[in-house]
Amino acid sequence: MNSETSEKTTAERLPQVALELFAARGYSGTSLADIAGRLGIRKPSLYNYYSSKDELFLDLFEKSLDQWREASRPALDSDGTCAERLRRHLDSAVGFAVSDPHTTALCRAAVSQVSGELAERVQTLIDDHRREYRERLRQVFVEGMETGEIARRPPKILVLSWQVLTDGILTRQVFLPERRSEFLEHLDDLWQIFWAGIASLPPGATEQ
Amino acid sequence: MNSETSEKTTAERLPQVALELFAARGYSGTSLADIAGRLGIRKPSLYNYYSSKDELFLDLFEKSLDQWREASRPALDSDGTCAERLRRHLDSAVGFAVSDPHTTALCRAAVSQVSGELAERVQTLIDDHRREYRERLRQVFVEGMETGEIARRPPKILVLSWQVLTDGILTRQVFLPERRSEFLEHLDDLWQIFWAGIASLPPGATEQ
DNA sequence: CCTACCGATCGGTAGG
DNA sequence: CCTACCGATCGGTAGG
Repeated sequence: MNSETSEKTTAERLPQVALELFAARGYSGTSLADIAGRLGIRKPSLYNYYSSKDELFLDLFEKSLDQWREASRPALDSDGTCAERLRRHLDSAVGFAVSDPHTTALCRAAVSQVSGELAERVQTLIDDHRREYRERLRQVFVEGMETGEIARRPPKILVLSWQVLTDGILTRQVFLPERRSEFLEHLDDLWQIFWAGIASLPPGATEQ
Repeated sequence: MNSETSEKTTAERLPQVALELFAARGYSGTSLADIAGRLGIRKPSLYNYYSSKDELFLDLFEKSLDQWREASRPALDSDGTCAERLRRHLDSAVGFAVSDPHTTALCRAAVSQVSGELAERVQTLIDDHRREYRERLRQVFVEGMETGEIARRPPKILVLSWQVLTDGILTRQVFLPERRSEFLEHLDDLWQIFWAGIASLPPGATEQ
């Protein structure tokens, strides 16, 4: 047992190294030789850990979705008002994207850069993930409307607007990583604008 | 002269075909043989039109940025209130992304999938484009604050919130093209929420 | 616009 | 975890 040493095994480094490369250069832009090179081993040795490039990528993507869920979901299930829960959820989502940019970038690569059978398997994972997330969001908004915290609107609209907000923030995180501090600094302003829009009555509605 | 026939020349079809492939499969995911195959010619014949894969991609990207600018910019320069101009701008931006999804997707691929010298040249084009766009947006918001149409806030925040809104919408357009109708249908709802948030007073401000 | 071809690299296998 | 190797494909060139 050499668990008392601080050195990581190749098995531990492989997913981390591969994640970084896929995130930075995309699926086709990353070769198995690149990955092996960074690990200090030869390409064929990778097949002791994964049976193909596709399996490696898919495993990383699956883990990425799980990490995303674990990082951002608890805030939605927490106690407090609808606003408090959504605000915490936004914090954890952006915090995760900032602290783990490779994982976020890999998810982007997965939905836009793969094709063939791999694309179908990726799509299945995404569809499940999105369905679950959309449903949970919907519940939170419905609760907010029932307690009178936010104006009554079709839940679909509220969910859509939330997804636009977070997609917009995370997209800029991925594409403009050098502006990371800008977001942490101005996240509360963005939230205030969004929440004021959400809480306000839609044009056709009548005040109670 | 055969301009009376409806058949397009290879020179005309090449950029269109290459754009579609780069948009769908990404930079590394698209080979010159793929492009030539779709055109019904052999790979080396492409070099009669472009000197390299990078030049082809960069030319398409430059054209895409120009088209984007031409499609969305006039609304910002048009007459009317700040709200009217921004609303028209949103319409033209989303309209362009819907009618020309390949162009939008190519811009995404350009910022996330290329490396080396090509990446530097892409970055220069993007930086110029963004600087110009950000400055124009800022002007529009400042005008809106001066006429009292929107609450006073640092212009930086307003520009950022706008970019988050449009990035969020366009990202979903690119990644979920099958939901295109959802956006055209609910665009006005998203606008109403955003505008209510923008027009409302920030928490610390005092009513005049 | 073509054929013929280049060296380099791709994902992956055989066999140890 | 390695060497040696596979057929296929990559971007690109020579020469017409």
